Amino acid sequence: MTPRIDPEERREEILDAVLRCFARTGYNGTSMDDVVEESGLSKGTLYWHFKNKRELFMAAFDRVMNQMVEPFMQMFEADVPVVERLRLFEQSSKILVSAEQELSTMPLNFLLEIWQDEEFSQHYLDVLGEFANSTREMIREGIENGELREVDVDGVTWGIMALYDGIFLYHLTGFPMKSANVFEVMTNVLIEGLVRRDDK
Amino acid sequence: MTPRIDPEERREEILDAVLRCFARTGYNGTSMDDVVEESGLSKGTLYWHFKNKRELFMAAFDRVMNQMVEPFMQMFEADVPVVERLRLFEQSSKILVSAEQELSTMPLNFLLEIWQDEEFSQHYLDVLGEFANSTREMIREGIENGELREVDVDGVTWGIMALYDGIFLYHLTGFPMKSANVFEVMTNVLIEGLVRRDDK
Amino acid sequence: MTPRIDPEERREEILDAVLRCFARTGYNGTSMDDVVEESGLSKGTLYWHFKNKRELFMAAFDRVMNQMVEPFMQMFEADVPVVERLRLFEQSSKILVSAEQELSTMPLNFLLEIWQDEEFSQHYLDVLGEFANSTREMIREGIENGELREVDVDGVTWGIMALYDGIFLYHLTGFPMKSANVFEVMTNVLIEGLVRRDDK
Amino acid sequence: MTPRIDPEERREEILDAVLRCFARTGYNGTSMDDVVEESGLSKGTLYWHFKNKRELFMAAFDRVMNQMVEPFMQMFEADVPVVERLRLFEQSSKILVSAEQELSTMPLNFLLEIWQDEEFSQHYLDVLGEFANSTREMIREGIENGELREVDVDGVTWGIMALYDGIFLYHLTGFPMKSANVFEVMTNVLIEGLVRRDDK
DNA sequence: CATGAATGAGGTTTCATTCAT
DNA sequence: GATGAATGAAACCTCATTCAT
Repeated sequence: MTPRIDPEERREEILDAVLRCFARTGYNGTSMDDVVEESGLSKGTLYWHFKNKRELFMAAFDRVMNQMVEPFMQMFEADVPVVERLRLFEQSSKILVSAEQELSTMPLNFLLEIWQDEEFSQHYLDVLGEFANSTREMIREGIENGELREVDVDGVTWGIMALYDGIFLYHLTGFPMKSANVFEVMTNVLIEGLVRRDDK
Repeated sequence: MTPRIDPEERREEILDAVLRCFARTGYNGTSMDDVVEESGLSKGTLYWHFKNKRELFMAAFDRVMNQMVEPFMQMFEADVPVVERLRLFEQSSKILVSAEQELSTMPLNFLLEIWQDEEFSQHYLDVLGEFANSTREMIREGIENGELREVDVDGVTWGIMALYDGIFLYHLTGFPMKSANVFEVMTNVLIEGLVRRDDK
Repeated sequence: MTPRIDPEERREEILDAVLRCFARTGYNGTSMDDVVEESGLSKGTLYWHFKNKRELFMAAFDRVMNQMVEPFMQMFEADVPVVERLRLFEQSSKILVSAEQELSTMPLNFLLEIWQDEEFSQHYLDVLGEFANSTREMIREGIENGELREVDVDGVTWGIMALYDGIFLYHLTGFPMKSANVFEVMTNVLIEGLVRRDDK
Repeated sequence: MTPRIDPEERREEILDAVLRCFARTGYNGTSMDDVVEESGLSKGTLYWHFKNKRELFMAAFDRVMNQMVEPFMQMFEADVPVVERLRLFEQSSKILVSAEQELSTMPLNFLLEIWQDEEFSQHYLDVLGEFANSTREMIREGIENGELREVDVDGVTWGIMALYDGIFLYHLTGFPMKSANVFEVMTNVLIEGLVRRDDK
């Protein structure tokens, strides 16, 4: 038998294996047997720690999502002008792109493979919704203190998120582009397109 | 049994059914039996007209993709200033969003469900690559004739595409936003962020 | 491939195999793989003809049940005094006992293995209910024409059925008794216990 | 963790849980995990007290069987005419029917769920065999002292048992009949069918 | 005595694909 | 061209049993 270890540790061990599998072949492309092989554990053990395949992958998703969202969340609380905070988006995004494959590949891949799954979809919306709230607040603040033009707050909020997620998606798809560069250039365009211009 | 009809017509009939299935349940969620039921044809017939499931869905994808890309392609050739052409992006995008569900749901959904499929992935890259070329040319033209700032052409090119695809993705995901509004606002931000400012 | 045969014939072929398996090891003791082996067909074929294991066994049950109930049903319509008809129970029962193993083993075995299955249970109740109706009618007729004592019709009806099913059950359980003899003796006791006695 | 308690007490505790599980879902429908949950004990504890699932359920069966057989056994020893003793069958049977669900559901259900189990089958036969012996003795006595007709002793013995078990089975199956009434009526029919009539 | 994580064989079901008719 | 029965590998999941702690 495998030597007994802390259940929580075992869970993490399993999630590690899941992430590796998923990065390689995605949700539908990964069988529980694949996870068995990758983890070196038995099928029964997987099902002892997780109810079923979906729960397993949702747990993996959560872990990655939290890791990825964190730098952005910190950014929202930086005590600098809104424009500077926007510029931090660039850095946070670059982190994602440079992060280890298995981490970065997960989230969108995940989102889209489970496209049809109602419950999962809702869960994802919740996470992103929170993110949207923070962004919205930041934009509003920027407008109020005169840093930004008087744009439609909600439109810009979702637009910014879509922009960065879009670039990230393209990155993951393997398009022949320099991802870090695209993040940089577009962050600049975004800021230029949002700042208030006194001369007008 | 079934009266013989023109093979080309039969193919279209099948693709129609495939698209309906796909819009409902995606690639992995659609079995060949589902297509059989939806089309009212037999399994053998499907396999007579298409080599296998992948070919079948790739054909369906191509048909939709062409339909969706067309308005954008026309836009590239409009005989108006670059800035105006950029503004046309907004309109073309809105068409997508308002199009019939089954058409609009396809492409990203598709792309991501077959994520792992080497051959398909390449195919998709080719289509998008062509699109990128047109965009790149347009940006270059804008810079050369002084309409736009001197930005990194390649970065902006992929950035623009990522932005619109990103919004489209969010739209499909069902985020609680006014998609048409987001397209409009972000097109504006994009242009404001790209145009040359004489006063500088 | 197996040469193509009539679907109806194939269904019967499968049911034959199922009955053989079931007679040997019961419902829970029979795996679909067992049926595969016994039938010489593939698993896919089983599932092509029957939705799932339960449907498969329910179909098998129906076939046997009909075969077994038939002689009794004919008996109900015999144009002889009620007492004579009751005596025919004995003969019909003996047929069951002497019938080929696979036929006779089925029904109770069936009933009891699927004990918990709501839908199946109802189905069985329906079949037996019909049987009860015929019995009840017969008893009533016997009382009215003075052949039988004035007993509680419903109680006797279910009692008779329980008696014969009970003996049949004991037979199947393999108790060390001469089943045919028990049927004979008890039929006699039953009739003696039911007939009207003028001298009273 | 759990305070040590008397092993015998612990066994009873487990059997109680088993019986509750069994009454709900039967042998095959009850997993050891179900028993774990129902008992509030651990898997290891169950296996410490019982060799395996079969032993566990056999022990539960024995306990119930003894409880159920007891009133009948007492009846055999009643110091009254055989006909009166037969009439006591009715009362004993009614007890079964009115007993708590979990107790009454067991025996036949049990018998038939483990139908295929050689060892268990034998065990059951032994218990019933003993019962048969007592019945046989009673019938023989009745014939000898002139209370009963000269019937085939063995046939009647098994017939009586089959009758009561049959009614009990029907009761458990949930047939739409008044069980107590059926017991009453059939006991009467049985006695009427067995008693010697001087007028002959 | 007690625990509960670990095991892995075996269960049911799905589904892309083939091919005799 | 068209049909649909047949195939069988592979998917997800269950569960009786073991054993280190």
